[in-house]
Amino acid sequence: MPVPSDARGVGAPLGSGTWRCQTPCAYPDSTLTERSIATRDRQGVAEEKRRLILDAAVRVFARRGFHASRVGDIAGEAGVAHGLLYHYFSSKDDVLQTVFRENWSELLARFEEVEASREPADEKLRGIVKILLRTWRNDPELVTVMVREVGRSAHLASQVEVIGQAFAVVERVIARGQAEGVFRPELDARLASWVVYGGLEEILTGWVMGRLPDGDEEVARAERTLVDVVLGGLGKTDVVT
Amino acid sequence: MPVPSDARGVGAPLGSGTWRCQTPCAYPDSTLTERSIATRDRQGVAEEKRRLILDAAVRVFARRGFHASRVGDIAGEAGVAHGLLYHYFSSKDDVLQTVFRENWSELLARFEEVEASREPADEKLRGIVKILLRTWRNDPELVTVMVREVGRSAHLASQVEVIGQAFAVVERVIARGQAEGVFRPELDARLASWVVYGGLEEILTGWVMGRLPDGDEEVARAERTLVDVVLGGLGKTDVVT
Amino acid sequence: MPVPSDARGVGAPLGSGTWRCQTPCAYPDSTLTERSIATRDRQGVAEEKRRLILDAAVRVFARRGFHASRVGDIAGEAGVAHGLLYHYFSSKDDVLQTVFRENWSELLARFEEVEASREPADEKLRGIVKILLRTWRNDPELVTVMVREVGRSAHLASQVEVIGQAFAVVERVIARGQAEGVFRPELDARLASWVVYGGLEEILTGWVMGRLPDGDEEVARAERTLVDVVLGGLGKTDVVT
Amino acid sequence: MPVPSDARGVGAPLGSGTWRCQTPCAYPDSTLTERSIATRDRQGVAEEKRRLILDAAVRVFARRGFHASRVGDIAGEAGVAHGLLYHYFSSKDDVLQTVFRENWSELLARFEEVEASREPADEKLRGIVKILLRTWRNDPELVTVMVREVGRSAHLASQVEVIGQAFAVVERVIARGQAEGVFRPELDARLASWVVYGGLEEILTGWVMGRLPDGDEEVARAERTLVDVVLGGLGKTDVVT
DNA sequence: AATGAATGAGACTTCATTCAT
DNA sequence: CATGAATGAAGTCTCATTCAT
Repeated sequence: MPVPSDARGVGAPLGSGTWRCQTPCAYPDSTLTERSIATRDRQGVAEEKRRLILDAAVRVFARRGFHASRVGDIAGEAGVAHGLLYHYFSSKDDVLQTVFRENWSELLARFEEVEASREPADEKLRGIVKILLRTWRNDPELVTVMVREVGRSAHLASQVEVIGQAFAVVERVIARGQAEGVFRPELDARLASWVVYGGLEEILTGWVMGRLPDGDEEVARAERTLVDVVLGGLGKTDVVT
Repeated sequence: MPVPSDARGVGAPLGSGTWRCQTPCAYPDSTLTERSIATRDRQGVAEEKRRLILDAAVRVFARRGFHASRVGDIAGEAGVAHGLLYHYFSSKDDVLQTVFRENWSELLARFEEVEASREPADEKLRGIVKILLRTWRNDPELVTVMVREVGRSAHLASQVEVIGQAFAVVERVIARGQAEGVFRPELDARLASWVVYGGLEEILTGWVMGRLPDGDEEVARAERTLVDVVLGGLGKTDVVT
Repeated sequence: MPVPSDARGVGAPLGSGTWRCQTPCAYPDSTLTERSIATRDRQGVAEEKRRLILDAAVRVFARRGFHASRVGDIAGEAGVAHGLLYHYFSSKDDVLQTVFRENWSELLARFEEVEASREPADEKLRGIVKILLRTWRNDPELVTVMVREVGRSAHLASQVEVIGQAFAVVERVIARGQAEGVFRPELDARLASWVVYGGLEEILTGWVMGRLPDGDEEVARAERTLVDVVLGGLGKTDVVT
Repeated sequence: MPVPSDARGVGAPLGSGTWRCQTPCAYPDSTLTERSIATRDRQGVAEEKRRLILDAAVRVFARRGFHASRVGDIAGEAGVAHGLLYHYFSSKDDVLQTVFRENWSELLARFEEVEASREPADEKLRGIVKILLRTWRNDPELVTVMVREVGRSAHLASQVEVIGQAFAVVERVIARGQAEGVFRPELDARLASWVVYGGLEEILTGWVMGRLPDGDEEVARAERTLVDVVLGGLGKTDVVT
């Protein structure tokens, strides 16, 4: 049985890549010509603080939802004064945006890796499902936010775009599978991709809300069930997993 | 081919039944001892106003989300002063609660009707899907709210209960289908029901967000696709729809 | 000796005219079809509250300057909750704007009255000086704000316009006086009008700042001195430059 | 025609004299016991930085007004970190204070030079007007701040004092002129001096605000007009009031 | 001397809710 | 029933100032 190419590991934690570090500096005009060790260190520390705040924000958003979370909560969770948050982010909204942008980008990259692999379509789909569900195990709060607050921010172009791209990967994988004769050709690939995503999101939400048990055992079973349902339905013949 | 029992019509609009009319306003001083015609009329008018506000709230919530909606928006949409809202509801939260309670109850009742019918399990599932998707055609804004705001309000016991019951119907239908040998027995019925619901919600959300086309044609296709995917996957043999 | 036409009285208090009452209503869509006595009364009361806040704002602005004044100070001075201020005005800025708009308009109207009269040019000038200086006696705090905060809000088109018009009246009066042979023709009318205004403002500022005594006697003397200097100059004989 | 004594030049730029150099920074721990060449240099550099910040502050204050200017703006304009500002000045207020103190002192000194000269009173007045108006040509932003922010800072004792002294010079010149029979004796010298100052300030403000053209030609004309009006009045003949 | 991250008081504004009319 | 003026808690964000490096 072929396994998905998993260079980085399907379940590798999000955020393990390099960070696209925006300088937090408030006065952009300042001309920094020399970059001493101290400067470097300070940048490193600053980047650490930035992450500290971002991580705290994820925890708080996961706990109370974006709207109900106060800037002060985030700062408190991060153990800094709330003013500092505005050193690194322009607004509370910007914090959420950043969480979305950075993490969905990462997820998308992994999806595209899977898509580009030489697996058969059904294995690709399985790979994508694995990535998302296992990410939950690594950082449930992050996934909570990514899943729960998608709706709220429909008006924000950039992140919708990246999520849209994530959907598009699944749609392409399905369409390709139909072309290859692995999937039933009469289905609408676009709609089918939404069904797949919906199943994923629902289970994640169930875990997030504590309405579904989320032990290791359950996560494994969920993966199996979801793939079985989805592939069993899409497969032209009885695809046995 | 058996059709689901559809006395009221699978797509009958929500709210067409009789209302479980709570006294709309517990006006503290008014001593309602006699129930003259006038009183009846007044109650009728009051009930009308209550609906007016509720409907307005649904439109506003659908447009801006619960949190971003102001009481004044709802009142403005209903064409009444915002103070009046507090005659009929105890708070903004109560308005949302009421929307959930009344409409999910209605949906649940229809689901249970389907469950109680003598259809085979797959037809029951199809019936449930139809009910939900077609409700979209009748009142997309209502469904928007019912779907989008479910996550946010996890802390509200009552509505979770009724929604949980809706999930439970699907789970029981699936489990029964397995017992009857119509569905694959090795699947986790609970998780499968979540996948079904997820697919439904995702497509509804796509329509709500305007990211999926939602003409009559598309709704029909969505119904077909969803059922095909779900049943095709669950069916022991190739269930052809 | 001719006296300026003084129908309303050169020193009549500002704000004695009718008010251009903006309805304070926050939800503009509400269709008010019937206008009962109660509604009328409420509007009257509302207008009164509006004035209450506006007057309080003038006092506070005069005392501390616009920038240093907090919305809470204004509300406190008016004896209302600070939230109410936003019922009647859209922002702190709007309050200042309104003070400017309403009162400079009033002053301008009086200036134009004087300009339109049949007095000789020097008497018109004297009339204008009287209006401004005597307004100080009636409402020193108002004049304080009108004079002191002009600079701060240079970027606000409307009020600059109305003040510009006030300057223009003086310029026209001077130019007319030159044409009539009453004033020296070699002077630049525009610049001369600025000198006149400057003298006025400086004395007002002196009073505002408590650096010039401002009793009735002094106001009268200031009026005389200013007019004497402007019309006759300091020089004992015709000093030719 | 006698010309005012103009040893330094009536229009010499402010700040061209020696600086009353307060120790720029009372760095607590640094024990400056020895005064080597290096120390001297360092002091020179420090003084340069001080000026850098001060000049930047003037530009920023002129552009946005004191209250709306942020410390970060000043530092940014000066090209230094905002923390450094607090090495040279104790607060934002102190910066403004310093601008006032140093420059009004300078102006005052020049005024007093003129006062001490042997010119007739009218020439003295003309000399003072020239100094102020021509300073505008040399450093409009500085004059902007000195003129515009005077009112705001009534509570700051020291600078009011120095400005008061500047007023006093004019008053004394006028009074002396009356005693010498050059000026009309019936005028109130105090008030007249305010009128003169007012005319000056208004024209300066007009230039600052861009509401009066401020080319070389216009500055010359303004000088003439102001002196003409003040000394000769608008009236063509001796208008007796 | 110089930096800029960090602080936190305090500003403006919003809006759910109450209540006199 | 109905209105909308009134309240005030609570939220986001700004910015002068401090301080470790």
